[in-house]
Amino acid sequence: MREPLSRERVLAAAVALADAEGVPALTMRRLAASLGVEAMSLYHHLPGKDGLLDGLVETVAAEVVAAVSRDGETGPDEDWRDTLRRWFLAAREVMLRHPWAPALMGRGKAVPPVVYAYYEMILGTMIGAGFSYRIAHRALHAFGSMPLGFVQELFGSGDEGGDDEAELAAMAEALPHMAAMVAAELHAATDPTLGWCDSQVEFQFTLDLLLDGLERYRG
Amino acid sequence: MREPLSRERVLAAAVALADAEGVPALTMRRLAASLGVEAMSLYHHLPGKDGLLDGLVETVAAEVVAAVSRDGETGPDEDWRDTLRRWFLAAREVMLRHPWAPALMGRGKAVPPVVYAYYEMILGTMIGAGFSYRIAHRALHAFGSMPLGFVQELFGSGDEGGDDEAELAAMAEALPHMAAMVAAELHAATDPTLGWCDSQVEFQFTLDLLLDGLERYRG
DNA sequence: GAGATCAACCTTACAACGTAAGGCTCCCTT
DNA sequence: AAGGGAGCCTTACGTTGTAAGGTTGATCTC
Repeated sequence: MREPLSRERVLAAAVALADAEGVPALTMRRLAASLGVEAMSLYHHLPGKDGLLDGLVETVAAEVVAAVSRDGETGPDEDWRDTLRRWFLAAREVMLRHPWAPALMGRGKAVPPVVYAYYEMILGTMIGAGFSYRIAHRALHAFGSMPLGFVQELFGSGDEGGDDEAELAAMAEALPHMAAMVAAELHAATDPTLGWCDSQVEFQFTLDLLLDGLERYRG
Repeated sequence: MREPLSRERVLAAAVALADAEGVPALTMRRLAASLGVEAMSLYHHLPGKDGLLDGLVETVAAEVVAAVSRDGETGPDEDWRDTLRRWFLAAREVMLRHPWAPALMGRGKAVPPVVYAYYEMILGTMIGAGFSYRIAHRALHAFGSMPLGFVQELFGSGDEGGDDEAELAAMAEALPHMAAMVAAELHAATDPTLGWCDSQVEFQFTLDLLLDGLERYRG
């Protein structure tokens, strides 16, 4: 006498499972079990595993767009950079809750329709600020994944403990600049928010670098 | 009486197989068959499937670093931007030959040692040009995957033919700026070199945006 | 109200995957 | 000559996604 499944319920459970135990744990059987159901029952609501992952991407993208929309439209006299920065930072807060999402979004599938609407907002802001379509287009590419709140972290934190002294000594010899940089910063271990060393300040630095760089192409 | 396997031979065959048929076709059995051998024999030279993928990443990274090194060191009076641009563009040529590599590099594993040496080169160039370690560090993050020759393309080309007219008409209504941009550019279909719309000019535009933006922090 | 229909869910089964365990066959060493 | 190990193979197991078809209960039709 339980209430029936639905695409939405399945996707919500999948997001919860991925948040809790990671994407590798997201198998059809495990997901079904978390819904008190057998694996094959999911196929009445989703086209298969790949469609499930597509649905996850769509769900997270929708969450991002919802957060951005909630964050507010472009103010009439607001600098276009402030608008985009607000949006991208709002998006980032969502992505920090779903660290597995970036990997799923880079699978080379189609753009979810919500994202189109989001790009339209960005484009509208830039065109409204006086950019040409050509530059706005290039800006979209230059932003890459920042509109969705993350930057691609290529490599994870590999070591995570070991012979720190011997290792750093060897590193200082072969890679003097790297060693000096690590010594000068040493923040890599303090706030690894979204993967390797991707802290809020680095995100904002890159963001402002792009926004301020684009400003020169305006008008 | 065939010559024995080796880690290098296996990895070379794996790269060839991935180039030819894509990463999903890269199974242990298929890879072994392409070497005239049984699947389990590979385990004498590699620790397992995951180690194989790590080896692939390492191989491609090494190829990138070799291409960059071949491209030339920093000239004595050369602008730091020109040096990095040369390197990143040389890296890009390598990555265009292995379109599957970016996805493998984003799996959150450790940085291959060759990449450390490469980062050291970049860092040396920037420090030599007068940057602080702090800014150079942020620059490395801002570059993201550009040192390795690619930008993260989140979504692939989804449509690929269909009802172009009806689709564009509907798009023009709901997404006027997007439609206008597509109409103004219409190059998305002409040169999809590395995924969705990532042409050489967009890569260079983003690159110069970052390099010129960083220039202001120098000295 | 009886019979048909259909969606939702389950059961069974299969091919393909990664890989653990152990066997065979040489060649090299002592 | 005897031992041993490197290199490759055989077999087998658990897990995965999913095709095929069965069961059940609610809804609709006559």
